[in-house]
Amino acid sequence: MTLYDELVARGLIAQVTDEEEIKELINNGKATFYIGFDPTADSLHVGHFMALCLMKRLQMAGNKPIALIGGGTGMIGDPSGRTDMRKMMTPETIQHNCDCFKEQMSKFIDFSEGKALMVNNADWLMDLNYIELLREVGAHFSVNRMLTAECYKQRMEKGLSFLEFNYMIMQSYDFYALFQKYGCNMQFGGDDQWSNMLGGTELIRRKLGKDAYAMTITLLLNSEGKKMGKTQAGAVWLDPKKTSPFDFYQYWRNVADADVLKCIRMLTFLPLEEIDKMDAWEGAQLNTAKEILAYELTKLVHGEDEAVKAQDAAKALFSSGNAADMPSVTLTEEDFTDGSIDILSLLVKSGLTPSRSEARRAVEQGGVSMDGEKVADIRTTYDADAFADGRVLKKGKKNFRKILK
RNA sequence: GGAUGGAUUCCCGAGUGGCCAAAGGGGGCAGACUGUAAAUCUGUUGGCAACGCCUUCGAAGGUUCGAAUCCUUCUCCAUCCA
Repeated sequence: MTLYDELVARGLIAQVTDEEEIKELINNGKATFYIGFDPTADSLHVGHFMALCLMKRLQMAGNKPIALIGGGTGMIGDPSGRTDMRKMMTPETIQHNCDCFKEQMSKFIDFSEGKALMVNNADWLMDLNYIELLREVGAHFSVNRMLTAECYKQRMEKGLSFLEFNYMIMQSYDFYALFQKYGCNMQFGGDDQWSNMLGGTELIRRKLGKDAYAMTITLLLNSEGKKMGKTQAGAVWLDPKKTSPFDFYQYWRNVADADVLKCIRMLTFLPLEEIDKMDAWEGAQLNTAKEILAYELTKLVHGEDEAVKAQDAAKALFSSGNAADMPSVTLTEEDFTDGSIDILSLLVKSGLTPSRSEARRAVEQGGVSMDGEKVADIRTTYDADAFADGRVLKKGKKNFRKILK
């Protein structure tokens, strides 16, 4: 099976500019392609993960990836897919975020011996001269055309600043710059980037009379049509300090039935034949599929050791309610008054609830247990030495914390 | 630059002098049911040393026994006119 066919079978491809040409390029390792990452946070998250996977897949087939960090475009903010303007970031924050991205990506993509490149568009965008840019690039864009782009259409109602309106031009310029500098002939991106990407291929055609290609990746949506990788607490990060491997594992372990197979297909590197077999699974059997999904992804992001630990911890917790490797909290002397601590403080200290009020509610509603025994009274207290061997505090069905002293 | 309308708790959105920690919905959390799923039902949803106290209705002042509500100034947003 060719690479392109595999991408199609996995449901990764959303739109392409020239299917035949792109097949020819990527199947034979002749593509130098780039994917842009906006440095909006100090860690990559699940939303970027698909792009990373795709880069890896293409790299394995001999194509050359360029990871473009949007140090320059980050100063503007992409209006695609958002209904309000993005908060402006300081140049320092952007720089910090770029550095973090770099570090995380290098764990994923092989940057050795020129097999891949990492560039920052601040390098060329920051030096642009306004008048020159208008003459060189601005002349090639039709405002009428731009306004018909889907990403702007949505913003016509809420308001779109000139600043954000220029995002497409900047992104197009990136492609143009990379094409000239590195012979980058293809751009990948999320499906919401389609119009911005077309801007680039068009600019290259008009300025240089050459062809470049664009392909978008299907956005990973759940069965409710929302972007995956978001939780109440925010994004699911790839940085273990921001989202622990255990939480990362749990996120995938808990995806909806309707989404498991899609996720396995799109995100893991399991052979398609194997995945096709899982297609027949139903009902409770899907739990196995969820375990596979969670394990595979944790392994990809955090390594095999962490994946095994997370899986063992999860299995143990949900069967016996105790496990060797589980999120833990160590109490210090200051946490105790007169040698004991009450259940509400314990819940707050462990991070299971944000406030004592919420802790109180959880207990009153019968949602808290210690070592498997329901805590009935909010005035329950525990002696310091009771935690010598560690005890398991549980809030709700899925929140465990081992309390140590 | 002018006119008008607006800013309420995580989000949407009621409230236009005391009965307001503020209706309703969404979301979240907890319980029941289950498969660590979905759907459904129930409870809950500012904080605290908790029949009370403190902070919160864009910001700062003021009127009043009492202000999310009235007045003044300011900031921001939307629509229309230029």
